[in-house]
Amino acid sequence: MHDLGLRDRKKRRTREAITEAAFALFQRSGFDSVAVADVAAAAEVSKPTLFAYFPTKEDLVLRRFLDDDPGPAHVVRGRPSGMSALRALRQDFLDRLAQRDPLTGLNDTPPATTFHSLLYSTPTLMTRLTSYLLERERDLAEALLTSGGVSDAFTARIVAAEVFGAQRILAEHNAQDIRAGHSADDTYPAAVTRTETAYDLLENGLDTRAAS
Amino acid sequence: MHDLGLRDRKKRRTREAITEAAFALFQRSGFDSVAVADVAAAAEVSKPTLFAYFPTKEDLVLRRFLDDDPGPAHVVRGRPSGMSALRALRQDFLDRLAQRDPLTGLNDTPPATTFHSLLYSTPTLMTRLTSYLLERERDLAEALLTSGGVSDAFTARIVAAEVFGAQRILAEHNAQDIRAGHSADDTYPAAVTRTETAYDLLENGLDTRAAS
DNA sequence: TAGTATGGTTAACCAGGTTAAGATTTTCCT
DNA sequence: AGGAAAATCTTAACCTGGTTAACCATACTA
Repeated sequence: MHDLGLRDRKKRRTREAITEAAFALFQRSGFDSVAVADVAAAAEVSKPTLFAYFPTKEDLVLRRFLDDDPGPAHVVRGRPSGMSALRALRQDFLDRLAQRDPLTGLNDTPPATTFHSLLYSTPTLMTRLTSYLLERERDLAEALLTSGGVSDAFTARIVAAEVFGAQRILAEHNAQDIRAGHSADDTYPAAVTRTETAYDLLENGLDTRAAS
Repeated sequence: MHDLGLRDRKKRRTREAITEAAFALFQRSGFDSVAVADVAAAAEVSKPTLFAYFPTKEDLVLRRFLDDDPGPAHVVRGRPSGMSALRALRQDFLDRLAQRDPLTGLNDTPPATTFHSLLYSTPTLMTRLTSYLLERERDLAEALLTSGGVSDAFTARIVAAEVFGAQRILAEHNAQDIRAGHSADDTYPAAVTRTETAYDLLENGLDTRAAS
């Protein structure tokens, strides 16, 4: 009758203990200054157990926010008929801004802020995040192709790369505003404007000027 | 009178010995199966010396091809007056295709082919390459801003991200064709077409279709 | 030719990550 | 309820990428 057995409940608790210990330590001393052995000790777990839950040190930080993100491929596949893929992605990003999704950068509450400050101050975290995004970019390309958003595989890959490029810059810009001290509510209008600008550029063309 | 002293000549020889040893070993056994200690031994150099020349194991492979690449920022700054930044970048990529620049993926001669097969079969190499590209993307954004290609910093970052996104997909596609057994000369026309397509999408807009 | 900087070597170390063996605990079946 | 089977955890040792310190050798410079 129980949804989760005792075993799975324990696993969930251990996992949470590890991420909590990790975030606490990383926030205090910085990502690089904390050894995974310290995290394991703080979570009262052995080192191999920690690595059974999280494949790398970086995942201690990233998985917490990436795990429950369905990703843009899901958005494209689930878009209402009659809507273009690019429109659906734009709308999805705007929705996530409104919801203060940490992955848009526009979130000023503690777990997300430490996430971002760790992220943008630790190259290896940025790097690992980028790997994840590249995976999802491939998923998006496939979704574009199979759900009829685009004519051929090459165009699908290009479009997917452009969308991820834009979202990356948008998120970075938002997070930067938050880290500069602005509240999420105050930045929201500007964030929306930037999103519209970015997607307008994608839809209508970049149009750079001539040299002086 | 001598351009390089004996000391510098020795340094150049040591550096070359290291990269050559690295490429030979990596090509035979794969990047991950070879320890840097093996490379050092094969190059008849100690491990700390190796790391004095190359900051990481990945750089043993990447620096060889990245070192002499001026990067897109240079292209934008040096473009003829009257030409848009995007046009200059498109033309530069086409020029590099014609020259069979390994960084375009369109090169089927031994040092470049092993470079690509290592790259696309070794996630950590891809990852490190991406870090390099992100640096240059920032440079490009700055060049776009200061050389008047674009109106504001935000747009500059977006455009830079889009350009790098496109070039990454183009290079990957070309390298894939080469690895599939096609010669560079045979693939060249298709590579040109893809380049034009990609830059047309950037200039004129992506225009994805509605859902079915 | 003497002194100094530079680049090299050895040896030891650190941190991330893995592996094998054995102990412990939940589950599940009868 | 009892006990075999399966899953999880621990310990201890190991591997590899990368760094540090102390010391040696060689090229440059006065």
